Amino acid sequence: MTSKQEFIEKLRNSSLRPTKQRINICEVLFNRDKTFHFTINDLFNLIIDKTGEKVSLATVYNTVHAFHKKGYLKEIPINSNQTYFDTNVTDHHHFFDVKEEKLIDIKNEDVGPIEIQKSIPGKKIKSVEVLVKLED
Amino acid sequence: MTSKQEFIEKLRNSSLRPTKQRINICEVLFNRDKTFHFTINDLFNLIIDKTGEKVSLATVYNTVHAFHKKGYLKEIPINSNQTYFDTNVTDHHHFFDVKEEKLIDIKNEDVGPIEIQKSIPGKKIKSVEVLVKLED
DNA sequence: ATCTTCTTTAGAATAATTATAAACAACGAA
DNA sequence: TTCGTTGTTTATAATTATTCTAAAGAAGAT
Ligand SMILES: [Mn+2]
Ligand SMILES: [Mn+2]
Ligand SMILES: [Zn+2]
Ligand SMILES: [Zn+2]
Repeated sequence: MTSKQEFIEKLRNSSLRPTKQRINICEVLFNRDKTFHFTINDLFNLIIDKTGEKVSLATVYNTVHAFHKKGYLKEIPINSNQTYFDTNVTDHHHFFDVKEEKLIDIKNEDVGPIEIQKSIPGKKIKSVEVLVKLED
Repeated sequence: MTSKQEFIEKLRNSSLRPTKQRINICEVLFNRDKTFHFTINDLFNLIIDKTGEKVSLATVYNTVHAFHKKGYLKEIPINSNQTYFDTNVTDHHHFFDVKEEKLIDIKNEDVGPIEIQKSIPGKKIKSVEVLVKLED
């Protein structure tokens, strides 16, 4: 059980005032055991389901982007009509079940070090992510 | 120099009749030495530039999707407001220069075998792709 | 309590993609 | 070739995720 104080801290660190709406967003995002992969729309519906309170879609978008910018959320690179985010901000990789449209974590140690034997002058590596598409 | 007959063959294989518009699309897509990474909008503008003839956006979308379905084009998984495609349909990976919004190929042998030490029951691996984000 | 600054929200705007349906072109049989 | 059929192009509308706007409301400081 994550405490409300932690949510307030996360919000403050993201330069956001701790409002009722934003705390509700945090409840759904961070009060969990396992990693959470979601689209904005998933999140929006879950907030209503879990907290019983309404939040505007704009607030969800704004808050998610602030958390993403601060590093409390990760954006997962897949082609979909909606953007996927992840509460697991550690270095890791993903399965994407194409049929179910669902993401599954792959721990870094389950892939092993990835050595990129090529470099681009003047550029440095920001991230290395593996996406494994799954089919039946 | 790729021949027009090859374009016609590609179109037929994709269950498309070889029309003037589609041949023009093929000219821009396949008449090249190096791999070509593009968005639909890139392609649309290049067709007008290179062939001097107009094509409707809908035709570009439809033709690209048919080629993609047939396997003549690859879709590159990155989060962008536009979808990126690739004429290199071999197994390979990418740098993505975030600032320039440009994709660069990484040959398979420049990454080495990627061993996924995890599996999902009832699912098999369809593809494994590495995306390396670059910054200055 | 009051003032200032930030926030929420409904609704409008934007932009990529997809759908529609009428005019048009490719094809194959006669 | 001509004709009939089937597939195609295109302008335009529809859809949909995301962002913007501006007015009303809440938080924080003094
Ligand atoms: Mn973002
Ligand atoms: Mn596609
Ligand atoms: Zn994850
Ligand atoms: Zn490529």
